Amino acid sequence: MSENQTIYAAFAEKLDAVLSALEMEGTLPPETNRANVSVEPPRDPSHGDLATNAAMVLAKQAKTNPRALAQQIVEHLQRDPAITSAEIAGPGFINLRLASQSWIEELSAIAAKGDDYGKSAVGAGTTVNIEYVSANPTGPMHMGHCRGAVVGDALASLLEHAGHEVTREYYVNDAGGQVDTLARSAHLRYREALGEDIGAIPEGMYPGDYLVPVGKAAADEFGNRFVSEPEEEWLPIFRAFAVERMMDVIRSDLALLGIEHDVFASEAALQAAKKPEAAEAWLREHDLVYDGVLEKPKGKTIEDWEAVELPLFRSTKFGDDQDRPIRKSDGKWTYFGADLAYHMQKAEAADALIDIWGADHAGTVKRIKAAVAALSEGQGTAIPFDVKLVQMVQLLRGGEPVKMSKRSGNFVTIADMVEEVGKDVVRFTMLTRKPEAQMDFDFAKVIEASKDNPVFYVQYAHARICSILRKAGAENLSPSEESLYLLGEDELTLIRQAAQFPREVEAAARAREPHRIAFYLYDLAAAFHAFWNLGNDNAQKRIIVAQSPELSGARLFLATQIGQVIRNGLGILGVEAVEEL
RNA sequence: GCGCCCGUAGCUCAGUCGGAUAGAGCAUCGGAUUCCUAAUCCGGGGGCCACAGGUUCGAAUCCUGUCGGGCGCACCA
Repeated sequence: MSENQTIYAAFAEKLDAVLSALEMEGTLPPETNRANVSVEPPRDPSHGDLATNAAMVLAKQAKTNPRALAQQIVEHLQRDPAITSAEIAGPGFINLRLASQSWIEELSAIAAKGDDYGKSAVGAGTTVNIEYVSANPTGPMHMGHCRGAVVGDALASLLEHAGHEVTREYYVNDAGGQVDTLARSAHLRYREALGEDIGAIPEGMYPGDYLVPVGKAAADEFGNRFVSEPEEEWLPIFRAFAVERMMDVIRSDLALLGIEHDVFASEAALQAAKKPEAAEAWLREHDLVYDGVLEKPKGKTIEDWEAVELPLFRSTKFGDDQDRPIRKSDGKWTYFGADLAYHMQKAEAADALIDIWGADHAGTVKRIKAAVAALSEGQGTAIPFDVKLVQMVQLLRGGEPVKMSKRSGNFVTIADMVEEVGKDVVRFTMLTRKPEAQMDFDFAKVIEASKDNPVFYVQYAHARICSILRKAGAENLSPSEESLYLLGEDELTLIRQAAQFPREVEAAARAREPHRIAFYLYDLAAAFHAFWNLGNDNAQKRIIVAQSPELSGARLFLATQIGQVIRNGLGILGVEAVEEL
């Protein structure tokens, strides 16, 4: 086995060699198409350690029936001493059993690789930029941002484990009209901090208390310099000041979830650098932007709608319903106009881009994908670009929907959430379902049932392992690689489960689905708990067996490696591997 | 009206590039603790994989249509 190879890949190579041999013999035609051949652990463990569909997939090409071809393959495979049995089953599956030595070696491999076990090189040499969260800098983070934040962060770690170089990026929307509102709201709080009675917060301003400290900070910074100045004097200053403060709040909210971005990209800076102008010029040159009139929107009535000529991007050429404006009628950039330039900026430093968006932005996916495709292909390098939509989380408390409105200042913040249930529970809960399905998050249930939360189940397995190692230490026993041959079928079952970890990481990374790791860890923890409980019925099956330091050493070594795999997996998810519960 | 996502056990959800008898947790019923952490384990009951066609050696999985739920359809962000 080579350095970074999984046990499954190793046997896939052996099978490949057999198929090549059969081509040489003429049983198979030369250059058979093996694209659909797989080597996988069968779902039902009684079928063996590995199964391949090779005979069924290739029978047609070989102009024979699957079971006959399987027989040929089996004869070759049986010559391998690492394969103790090769059987044909059902319509032509080949089930393999591996010598226990193969599994024992895998256990040693876990120990040798340690924290690197599960890492892979499939993504080596590719830089991936993943943009996630990107919440508007107008207030603290609320629960609506949480799922995308956690999924994006776990995906970033997952891709790192697969060998990619990853940039975690946050796009700060500090150029739009909502920042004016923020600045005015902050100015109001500033006057309040200087002793003015501001009364009720007027309609159209952000009423949240989180702006009170911003007002105080502004009072400390500026004194009464901007109290009675005209708005145009202070607005730009308050914009920058308030955004800076809000980003501090957001960064500390993200830190509560264990999230840290590498790059915070400012929309205002992008515009100051004239990036959108450059993109527009290029698009006009290639007839992808033209001046035209928007159609009246369908399915929604707008009272003051009127036809205006605007610069439009030809997104209909790429399957969108409508061409999309890149500038507003006042000449300023639309969100989309700036966003396409922003994606070009990201593409300059990465080989692939991923955006994590909330499902409420699904309608804008086509246009941005179209723009990135047009710009990156046009400029010579097609950049793979994936937008992952994270579906809405319905927040409940005891079955009743929790109303959230940023405008009224009434929303559940991430800080509240983490304080109530803890970072690990929030992260694991968000990661134990696929992101494209909607989910309910019921505070009452999560808190009440926190002891049944799967995250504790996994952490408990890790804590138990730590506990047994502490206990062993007290009895002068320690994990030992010397006598692993003493391990039997119960232990091998556990090793087989652990050995799937690298495969799971690769598959999850390829599919860009971090939730698979969470489910895998649950299964691994279940296998360990089951193994542990064997000792309840039969003292000979405990990890520490008083009469045999050798067997104890081997089992402690096994437990240590299971702990290692759980730790590595939880590391991808950003969940703590606690040593005690 | 159009676009995107979802529909699997009473509930919450997994299900590998299409693979063998569709799996977990919760709930329910029955068991396991003088003994390494019972926040654990073992077992029972519970299924028209929304529905109807199609593709093929084989479909929960792929394609088409229907029904149901969510999100979106502004020069907002």
